[in-house]
Amino acid sequence: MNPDIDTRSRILATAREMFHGRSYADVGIQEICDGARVQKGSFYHFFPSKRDLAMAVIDDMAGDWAHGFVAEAFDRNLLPVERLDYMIDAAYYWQKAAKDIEGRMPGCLFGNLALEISTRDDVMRAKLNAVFDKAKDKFRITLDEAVLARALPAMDTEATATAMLAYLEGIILLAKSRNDPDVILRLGPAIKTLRIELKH
Amino acid sequence: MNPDIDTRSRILATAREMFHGRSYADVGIQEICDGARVQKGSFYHFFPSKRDLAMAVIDDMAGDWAHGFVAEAFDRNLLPVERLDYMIDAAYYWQKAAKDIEGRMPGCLFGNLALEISTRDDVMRAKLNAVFDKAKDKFRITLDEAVLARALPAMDTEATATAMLAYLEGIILLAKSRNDPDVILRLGPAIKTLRIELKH
DNA sequence: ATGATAATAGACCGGTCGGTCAAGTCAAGG
DNA sequence: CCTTGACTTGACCGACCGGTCTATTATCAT
Repeated sequence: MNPDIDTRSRILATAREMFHGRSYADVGIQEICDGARVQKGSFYHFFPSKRDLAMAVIDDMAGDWAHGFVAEAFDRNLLPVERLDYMIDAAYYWQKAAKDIEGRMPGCLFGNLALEISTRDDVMRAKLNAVFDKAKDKFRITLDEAVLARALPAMDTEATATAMLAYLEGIILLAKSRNDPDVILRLGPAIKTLRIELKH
Repeated sequence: MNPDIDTRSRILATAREMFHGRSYADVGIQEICDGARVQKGSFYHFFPSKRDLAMAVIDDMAGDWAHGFVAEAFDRNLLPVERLDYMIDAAYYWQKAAKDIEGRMPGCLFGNLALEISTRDDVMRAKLNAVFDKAKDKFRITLDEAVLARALPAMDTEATATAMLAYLEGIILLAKSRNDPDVILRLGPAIKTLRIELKH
């Protein structure tokens, strides 16, 4: 195993977990180094700054996310409605598992970072927007398909997809605040009731 | 004018603005003191710790909020649907005004703080939950009234009200990430399409 | 006027922050 | 064997963190 990649990915994984469970500002580089069993010098060999590390963490998580349960949820073999249900379920089980282990619901890393730093760092904000955009597109494609198959009436699929993403982030926010993953289960299914009409 | 209250409220107002526009961790006490033209000794005369200040800020904002546009939006003389529209409009204009002045959308202070600290401070988390609960109750009362007047079909008003609050927080989150208040205007009206049926 | 108390001033504390740097280890290529 | 360059080590930096402390000033009831 290449020790370069190993060290780098160890830093990345540790930082990701810590940023997700706490916050960007609350986690120090020394703490990340301790957690990853790495010295400061090695850290700065791989990452020019804490900020660059955070951006790498976003990329890393976005990659895992896109190839993980988002890919599963938006499987084209599933019916559109099933995809939405799958997405909600996946969010629930993920948060539930995290809470069972850590005792706390970490929420959505992207949402957390967006609220913490988007007023101070336009580059990271743009990065997070790209992630949100990708997720929105998954919703939109699903809706387009459903409309085309006459499973749903005509609507503004772009706006409705964005609304669904917002709702998903909103229920995760509220669930995190209550530290109760069940909130996702109870509120989640209503994502299917959201609809924004085409403007005419 | 009583100098006690004046100093205290100056600290409070400065901290509130800074916490809202940036984050809890990113704003230091020295910076707050400078902004409020107060010395550190005075600060610690009025607030035992930064954490206590933050809790006072939450109370302060919650008070202004409840007696301000939330009270206006949920005016019982308005039709239920009008109240929801008013709430969305108010959120939009507030964020728009803030962006026009500061260049950045601060988002919702409660949502921001909830995501930043609810994994680390259960007392503050409870305080934020209380604020969210009050907002949810405003929605629920509105829905109950609408259902009673046969303006809306029977539904789980408690769950739907929570869903509406989540959606509101979600669109503010997304709008903040895009630094674009218009997102609130475009997605907001769909809050009226949310519905969670009574379980039977 | 005096004594008690509230408020202000600002130096100071240990600790931690993100980040730098010189010195060294080590494996691959010539 | 020697050089090169990626990687690691850990001491070190100034700045700033939240918070403490002593001294001083302003306010007020007696």
